This record gives sequence, structure tokens and C-alpha cells, in this order.
Amino acid sequence: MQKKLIPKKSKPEELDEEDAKKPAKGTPELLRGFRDILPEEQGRWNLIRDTVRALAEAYSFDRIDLPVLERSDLFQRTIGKSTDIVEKEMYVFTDPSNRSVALRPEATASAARAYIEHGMLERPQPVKFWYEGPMFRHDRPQAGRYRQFYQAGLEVFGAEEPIIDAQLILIGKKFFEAIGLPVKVQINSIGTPECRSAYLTELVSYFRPFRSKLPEDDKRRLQKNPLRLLDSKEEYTMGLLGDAPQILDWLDEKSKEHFMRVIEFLDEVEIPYELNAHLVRGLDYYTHTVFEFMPEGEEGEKAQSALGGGGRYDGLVGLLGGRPTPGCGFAIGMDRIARALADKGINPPQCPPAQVFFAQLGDAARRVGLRLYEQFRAAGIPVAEAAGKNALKAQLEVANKLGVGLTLILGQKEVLDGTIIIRDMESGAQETIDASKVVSVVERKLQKESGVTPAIHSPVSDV
RNA sequence: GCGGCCAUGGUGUAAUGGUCAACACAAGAGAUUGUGGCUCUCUUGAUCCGGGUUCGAUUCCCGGUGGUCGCCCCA
Repeated sequence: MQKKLIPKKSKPEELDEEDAKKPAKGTPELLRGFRDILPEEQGRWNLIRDTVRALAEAYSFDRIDLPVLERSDLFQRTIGKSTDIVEKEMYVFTDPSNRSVALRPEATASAARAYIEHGMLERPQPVKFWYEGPMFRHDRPQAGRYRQFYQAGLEVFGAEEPIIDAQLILIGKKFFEAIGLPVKVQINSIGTPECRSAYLTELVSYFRPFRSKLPEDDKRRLQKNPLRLLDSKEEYTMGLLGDAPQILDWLDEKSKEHFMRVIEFLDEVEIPYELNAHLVRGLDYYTHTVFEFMPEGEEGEKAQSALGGGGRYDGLVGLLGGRPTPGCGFAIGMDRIARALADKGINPPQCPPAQVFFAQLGDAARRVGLRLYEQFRAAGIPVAEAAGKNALKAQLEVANKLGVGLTLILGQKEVLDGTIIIRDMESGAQETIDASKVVSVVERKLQKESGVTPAIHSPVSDV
């Protein structure tokens, strides 16, 4: 697929043909697998972003922003040529300078690239990054899977100590705790490339006698990606797995030691985990520790349920031609987390709802209103309005729907008098006050209210 | 990449091989001058796209597009 894409010069006539197929009256539609994250969902997204950021900063990770577009070989070299991600899911195309570029399917490779490119091994090690942003994979969309999806991730370069692995797992676990989604940590070690390949040889020869009886998918796996046999869902294969060689038995001493230490550290901080000998990760660059965050309960049984995952990638920087540098990191799937939050009915307001509404009558009032707005903004009080409407009635209707406590009414008469009306929306009581004092009066009224009702956090219901 | 199901106003639904595609909510305007919540009136607005069958398709068929769910894979 990608081969087809790279050399293909876009032929204008083809484009025309495609355009011609579109009906002239047709309105633009989303591309399959892409979506708009609407205002109603932003409360959850803010929660996710804020939580990641607060946690990353608390553990002194530095923010890094990485480009969405990279040379396509960056991913081919790191993720692995024969992985599905690279083989059939990458958005690869030729840019106007005739370079093969790809929309990033993940960010770790870019982080490693940035580490090398900016000579970060000259900085005090380890170098700790965090990032968030969209990733792209041309996969078939389904529950919890989009072609543009968002990940936040933390990466640590330049430290091979097991404590790093453990701390990353801890941070991930804390993240899910903070956000209100309990998760189980699953962990495994896939050792070094050397012991892994020895293990693979063993695994393949274990399965070979049964080859003809394996289901089609697993035959393919046996040939292409034998590690994947370990999490086959086929009954026949699962039956064979009981006696299959275990990767942990094939780890060299150093790998074993590393894994043991990671686990000890986790015990130390009382992070529960599940050893999952079948946990393998889909990217070639992983070494040693691999882990995933699975939602607790029956959610964990569903497809696409992993909310995050990561592992150690000691070979990655070397693979890209940098001085061999160990690394470890993980990413969380923000879309899946947002979905899990929605399933639990969690939807915080996207921004503090306005408590004050400004209703205006006539141009003079509008003009004064502009200034008034600035005063309220300076005072940190959000004010709502419906400047597009003229009738006071219509404006009050909006104020009512917004559920504000106070409405300021400013008409011709008030502008001339230098006054303004404050209407209490609850009682309907109104008072006319000196316009110059409006901010302080409103402040006082709002304080009185919030003094009685402590922090209203009424979750906005979903649409 | 493979398979199942699905596609009607902004949202949720209804209906039909043949008058004007119905209802609710939302939205907009209004019920005499500058006052919201209830009520009433009116208005805007839809059969995803293309082809076929047919006198006639929104309805049946095919293809595309999109959604959804599962497999593969993955976050």
C-alpha cells in the first residue's frame, strides 16, 4: 500500500475525476476515522490534559512538542518494517519536495530523534520529556479507535536503572487514580533482542508441529510475528500455550535481574501489578520491561480497552544512529480515557459557567458594555451576553437558560444617568446602582452567594 | 485488510413503491412601548452520494461514502 503511495505522483486529472464525483451541493464531511471533539466533550479533555500536565510537572518532566510530520524512515527504522503500524497503517506520502514523509503513528520515535538531534546527551541525564498531541494510523475505525487519536506520553532517556521503569509505572497508575479510572497494571519482560530471538526460535519450534492445525490468523502469526501467538484468542492456540515456552525462562541474567528489581520497586511503593507472560507490545523497539494499563472490571475484557502502555527501549537511540542510550516511557490513549470517563458519566464543565449576564438595549449601551466587559475581565468575573439580540426579553431568556445568578441591564436611560440595573435572577429583585460601582457590587453579591453555596460543580449532562 | 449491522431536519424518533415525508425537543420570530422561567402562535429545517429496477423510489437492488460492532492490529 505504502509502496503504491510513495511513487504515485498525484495526477491532476484523477483529482478532477474525484471532485466531479462529489455532488456540487454536497457539504464537506469528515474523513473516515476523524472527528471533531465538540465543546460538550471538552470538560473531560481538559481534565485529562490538566491531570497529565500536573503530574508530569510534579515529577519534573519537561514539556516537548514534536512535529506531526516526520520522514517516514524514522518510523520504519524504529517501530519495525514488518509491523502492521508501518506496513499498512501509516499515512505515508510524498511531500512537495519529493521526500517520503509520514504522519506520526506515535511519538516515542520522534522524542528519540529530538534527543539525538539536539545533542541532549550533553545535558544532565536522565532527560525527561512529556508531550501530548494527535497521532495517525490508517486503521479501520471502531470502538475507541480513530485514525487521528490523541496520546500523552512521558519518556525518560539516559537511565537504565529499573527504578525508572517502576517510577513510570507509578506515575501512570497515579494518573488513572487522579482522574477517577481505576486500572490494573500488567507487566512483563521481553528481555534483550538477543534473548528474545532465542526465545522466538524456541517458540516457533514448539508450535511448528501443530502448524497445520492452527487457525489461519495464528499460522500467519507463527510466520510473521510469533510473539503475537501469546495473546491469541483462538481456543486451539490457547490450549497449546499452557506448555509453550515462557519468555521469562529465556531471559538472560541481566534481564532477569532488571525485571526483578522493577518488581521489587513496585512492591516497595505498593503498586499492585499482574504478571502477564503473554503481554507483548507491537513495536519493535521495546526491550526488557513492557506494561499496560487496563481498566478494572469487565471493561478490561472489551476490545481496545488498554488505556495506556509503554516499556523500556534501550536500543532505540542507538537504532537511530545516536550514541547508545537507554530509555523508557509510556503513553496513554486520551480518546479511550475520555470514552471511559463518559461511560462513567464523568463530565466536568469545560469552563466555569458565567455567573453574570449583560443585557443591553441600544447602541449607546453596547458601547458602554464593551468597556464594562473589560472591567469584569480584569476582575476575573466571566460575563455572558447575547449581543446579537435586541429585545430585552430575548436576552433575559438566554440569561435564564445559562443559569446565571445576576443580570446587568443597561438601556438608554441608564447610560444617560450613569447607572445600571442589577437583577437577581432567582428572586427577580432589581436595583439601580451607580455604573461606576457595578464591579464591586457584583463581586460582593457573588461572594455572598458562594458563601452560602460552596462551589457548585453541577456536571453538565451529556448531549 | 476481512466480516456483521446501520444511514430520514441540529438532536431523538415515525411513516410510505404513488397528494404537501409525521412527531417531540432544540433553534429563530412574535403575543402593543425596556424584563426570563409556564403558556400560546408562527417560521426555518431532513430522506448520505451515484447508478439500476419501475409509469413512479426516501422505501427494492448494486456501488461509493460515512457510522457502529467484531476480527486483524493497537492506544
